[in-house]
Amino acid sequence: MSTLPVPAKKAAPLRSPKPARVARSLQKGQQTRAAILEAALGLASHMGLEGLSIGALADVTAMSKSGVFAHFGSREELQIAVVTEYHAKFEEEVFFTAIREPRGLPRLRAMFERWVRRVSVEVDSGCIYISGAVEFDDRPGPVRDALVGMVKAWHAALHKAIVLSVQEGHLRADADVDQIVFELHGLILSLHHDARFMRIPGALSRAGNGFERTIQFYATPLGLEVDRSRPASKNGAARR
Amino acid sequence: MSTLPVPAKKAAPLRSPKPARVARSLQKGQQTRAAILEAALGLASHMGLEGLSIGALADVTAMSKSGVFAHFGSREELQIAVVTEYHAKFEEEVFFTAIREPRGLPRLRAMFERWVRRVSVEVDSGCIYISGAVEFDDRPGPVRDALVGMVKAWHAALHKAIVLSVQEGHLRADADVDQIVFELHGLILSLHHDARFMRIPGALSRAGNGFERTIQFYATPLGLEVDRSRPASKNGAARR
DNA sequence: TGCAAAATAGAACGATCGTTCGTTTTATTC
DNA sequence: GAATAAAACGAACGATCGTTCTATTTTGCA
Repeated sequence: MSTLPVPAKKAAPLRSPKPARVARSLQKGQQTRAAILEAALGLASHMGLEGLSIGALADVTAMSKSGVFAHFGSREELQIAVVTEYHAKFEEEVFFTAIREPRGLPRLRAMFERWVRRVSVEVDSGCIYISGAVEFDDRPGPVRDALVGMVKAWHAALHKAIVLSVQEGHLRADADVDQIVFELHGLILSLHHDARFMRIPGALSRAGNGFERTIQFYATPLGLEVDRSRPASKNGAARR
Repeated sequence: MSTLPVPAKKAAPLRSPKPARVARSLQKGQQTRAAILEAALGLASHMGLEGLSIGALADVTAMSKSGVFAHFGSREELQIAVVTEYHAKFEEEVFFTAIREPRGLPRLRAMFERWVRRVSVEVDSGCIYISGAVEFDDRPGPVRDALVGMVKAWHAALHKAIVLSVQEGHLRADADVDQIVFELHGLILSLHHDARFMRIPGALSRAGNGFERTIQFYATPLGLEVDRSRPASKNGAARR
């Protein structure tokens, strides 16, 4: 519960098939492996998981191709490692900091805001969840499975936060939870599309506006209408 | 006005640089070119514009690589031809049929519904706009320019339909038009993501629900609240 | 300090990619 | 049907890809 219940493929998949002696301190190897992984994460953010090549990775890390290769055993396992690493960073930056907020709407809002921030930290650093979803939507295999599992885990976390918001009385009792997840994810996807592909400057505040408007809709108690006389652009206007 | 004002790169870019004699009837060449293009469209829907290879295209069309190649001059021009062809089909299936509906909300709703249908006609046929946006969001060049131009054209068409809805009194006078475009596009992107990548069955009705809810919000006259006591899932009820 | 194991380098492989070139087949026109 | 242009082929090129293999360097431990 404290961590997203991803299908959990051993956070650190040791490469050696038969460790004759139990390697205890494992220093240099895992150290450069981590450095390679970080470089791979940066490369994959730019060129996608499919655009990530071992040769380019060797250039960036000033190593030989075979040196890089040996740390992962195959390109596919490298891609899985990148996805797993991205998930860990996402968990850390978005989930673990938002979970500290009080349950209900504050926590949900924190999750969305940090999600937005994560998707658009740098103009030129794409979201691997999103690019991976497009690259692997028609390509079965372990990489796709890993991606789906992680997105499902994040969806489940959102689902839970919304349910708690209902229980706290911040959202309507009959609110369609999965529908809200669907719409919030759509706002993020639209943000990613407009900001990164279309280079539209106002996309960031659009996502915030959309969130507030959606919440406002589902927050209204049955038969009791809230004042919506202000234009929707008002409340989220000041942001950037 | 009758057609989406895309940057318009001559619908049929004749390959020959200097046609000594004006080829009048041009039969066989353009015919097989069209056949190749259709096959390329199908391939690109599955594997993306970057996954589209001339070798695979030659296999599908039972031609030689060089035979296929000669019709386009370069891979990049082939990609542009595919994007242009996709745009023409999109225009035909979505825009031209929806524009016949009466201006205002009926037309906007028709545009969205046909958009949804287009994105999820076949389970295994992705949208080239969406996959292209991810593949080329960090890769400048004529292919990216073509994609951006076409999406902009579609956004402009949506913008206009929404403005007309405001003028017809179907939407609030102070509705943020670009915000609505942003949110509707988000619903489509979420649909594509959930249906094609996550394989979630209920995604199609989710998009419809989201549209009705969004319209309902922006349709409300200032200070005059509509009855929202029914759950939002009512109108698109036949989910699944 | 010496030795075994881990880590890295380097070269080469087969495959595939887009592209070029010269030839041959097919289509069009007189 | 012959002349001419368009279309398609087939082979090859250079580049890059992931991967394998062996040799060399570096590291960790007794």
